[in-house]
This record gives sequence, C-alpha cells and structure tokens, in this order.
Amino acid sequence: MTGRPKAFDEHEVIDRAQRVFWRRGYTAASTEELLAAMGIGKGSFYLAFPGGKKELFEKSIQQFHRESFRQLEELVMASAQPVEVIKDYFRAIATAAPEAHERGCYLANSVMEMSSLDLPLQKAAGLLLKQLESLFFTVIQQAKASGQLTSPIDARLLAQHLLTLWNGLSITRRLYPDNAQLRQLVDLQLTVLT
Amino acid sequence: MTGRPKAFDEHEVIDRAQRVFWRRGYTAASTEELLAAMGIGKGSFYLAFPGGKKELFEKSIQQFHRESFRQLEELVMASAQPVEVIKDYFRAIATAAPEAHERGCYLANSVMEMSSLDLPLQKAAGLLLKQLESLFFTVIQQAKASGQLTSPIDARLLAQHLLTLWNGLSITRRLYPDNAQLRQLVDLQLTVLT
DNA sequence: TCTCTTCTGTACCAAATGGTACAGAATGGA
DNA sequence: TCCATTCTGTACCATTTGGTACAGAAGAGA
Repeated sequence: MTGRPKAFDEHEVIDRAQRVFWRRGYTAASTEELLAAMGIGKGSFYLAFPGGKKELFEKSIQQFHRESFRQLEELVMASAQPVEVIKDYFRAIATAAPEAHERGCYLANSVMEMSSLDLPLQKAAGLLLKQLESLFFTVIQQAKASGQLTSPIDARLLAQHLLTLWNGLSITRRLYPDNAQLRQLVDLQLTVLT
Repeated sequence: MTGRPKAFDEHEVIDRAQRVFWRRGYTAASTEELLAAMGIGKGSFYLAFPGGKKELFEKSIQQFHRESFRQLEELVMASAQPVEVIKDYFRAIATAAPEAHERGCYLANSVMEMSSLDLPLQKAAGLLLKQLESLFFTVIQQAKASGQLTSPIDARLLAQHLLTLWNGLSITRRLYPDNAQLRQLVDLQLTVLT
C-alpha cells in the first residue's frame, strides 16, 4: 500500500525551516512562520514531524551540520595543506555579508539558546560543535606529524582553543560587523597555527 | 504630596529579575515568573516599569554591568600589576561552579538572543561588552607604556582579541564544564599577554 | 479628619501559541 | 472499480502570553 504521495521534499523543507531558525532563533520562530516558509500545512507537518517544532529543530541542526561539515571535511581531505583550509575557513568570516555577521554561527546560537530551554537539544548542538573541534584536532595532529606544524602546543588543547576562537568570533562579529577589522582579528588569532 | 510609599526597593527588584533573565534568557522568562521572583504584583510592576519586560531587561543589563564592571575596574585601579588582574579575571572562569558554566556570560547571552529579537537591546548589551574591551585596552596600553607588556601586537587589536576569547569561553565552558580543562585552555590563551 | 497623591492587588482581556481532529484528496493494488 | 493507505487543508481548541483597568490601601499635609 502506497497511499497518497508526499507533496514536498523533506530535505528541502527542513532546509527552509533551518533558515528561519537561524535568522529568528528557536523560540522566536513560530510554527506558523515555519510552516509558511516550508510551504506545507499543519496536517502534513505534524504527520511528518510528530515531535513538532522540537523534532524539526533537531533535524535542522543535524542536517545543517551534516552538510556544512562534509563540505569542510572534503576540502580538508583534498588539500595538501589542510591547515590552510582551516585558516581559510576562519578567514571566510571576514568576507561574509553583514547579514551573516548578524546571524552568527547556527550551532553556537543553538547551544546558547538551548542552555536554558532544552538540555538534550543543547547537548546535541554541542556535540556537533565538538565534531568541528575534532576535525581541527585531526588536521593539527597530522600537520604536526608531517612537520607542517611546529607548534609545541598540545594538539587537543590547540583544537579546543580554535573552537573557542570560532565561538568567540560568532559573537564578536555581531559587535563589529566590519570585515577589515575582522580580518585583522582573525589573522592575529591564526598565528597560533605555526 | 508624597502618596503611598513604595513597598519594594527598585535596585533589589531589578537584581532579582536579572538572575531570572540570566538563568532563563529574555524570551523564556515570563513576566509571571519575573514578578514571582521580584515579589511584586503587576500593578506595581507596570507602574515602575511602564516599558514592561523590555524596560526591566534593559535596566537589568545596565545594573549588572555597572556593578560587575565597577568591581573589576576598582581591582584594576588598585593593583600594581593590572595585567595580572585581567588574567585572574579570565582564570576565575576555571574556578566557577557548574551552574555558572551553564549560564555563561550574561552580556554575551543578551547580545546573541537580542540579535534576532530587538536590535536596540542588542546594541545596548554589545556596548557594555565593548566597555569591557575598553578596560582591556586601557590596561594593555598602560602596561606597554610601563614596560610590563612587551607584546608587539597593537593594543586595540589585542583588546579585541581578549574580548573574543571571553565570548568564546562563554560558549566553550558550556561544552566543557570541566575546570581543569578550562584552566589549561585559559592559560594557553593568556600567553598572548606577555 | 479630610484630601490629594502614589502605590498595590485583583480581575480581566485580546492575541497568539502549539497542537489536535477529521473530512476528504490522491495514489497503488486487488 | 473499489478499497486500504497515506497525505493535505481546515476548523477548532485549551493554554499562556504580555498588558490594562480600577478599586481601594497607605501615606503626607492642611
């Protein structure tokens, strides 16, 4: 039995919801607003996402991470200078549009908002950020082994430091949405990777 | 004409509200919850704060900043090694209680939440964070002049970097509410102040 | 004591919220 | 051509929200 076919693509719909969540935050994004952006009705929504808004949000951060993370991972894998890929990842902050500065990092935002709202979701978002740190760690470790990196700092600690910079920038860029200034700041911060 | 005297102390009441805002965030803190914590009724509340929740929140971040900032400022002024005061300010993160890690930095939280909720309030919170940066800047500049600091890095940039670390830690500490680990991280980060 | 002013608690409200119920549409298979 | 199944749109709802109205309490001064 097949029944009436879905009139929407789940992946696409989650993607649209994710954009709303990123722009407005979890709480401020009303279901009405989300449904409008997704282009589906309540009936379809609660059938596809019985957990409602929370389930949708969880899936949105998972999907967001899966895709943006894989993209970075592939760049790292393909490059002969993975450390440069990481650096470019940070430098890209300083070439973003003003709206991107306002929005900050989706995962960092989620960790903060969920801290006082839903602990499981906070942990979920935190885990994804830690995976970014893991990627930093892998790159650093390999670069050290190959001699591309000569820093005496412990790879694990260095990766954690990079994540802190990443998170810090997600706030600082809102205070100073000025690319020239951000570039200076990022360049200074990346001097730890030597 | 004096009329009926206020049955509560405004400063005290704002302080109690601030604790709720910090723990729950602006949106999640309902007026009901705030009133309960403040120990006053709606009548008194809307009379004292005609702007409602928003006005209360604004006053809470102002008061929070005024007090915590003055405290730090006094320590800086009184010390012969102001740079050490700043360092201790960061190191204190690694001696905080687990609940403090969960809450993070009140001002950083506010900047993030208000980014997609109320731009004036976001600016207000941002301004207060920038005042922290200003204090960093002053200390760095004076330490350079007195030879206590020999770093070749521009004082303004260094101060901005410190603020980024501060903001980053406010997120990272939620991911790793482990003081030993945080201490290592902070110590590494403070090596820029040499 | 009377009056004027300010403050407090309660009753009330309109709007918005996330969520449910369900009738009926759209398909594949018997 | 039915039927079983799955999906969709709409109508509806209980709850919660921030906020207002207002009667009366609590003072100071005349």
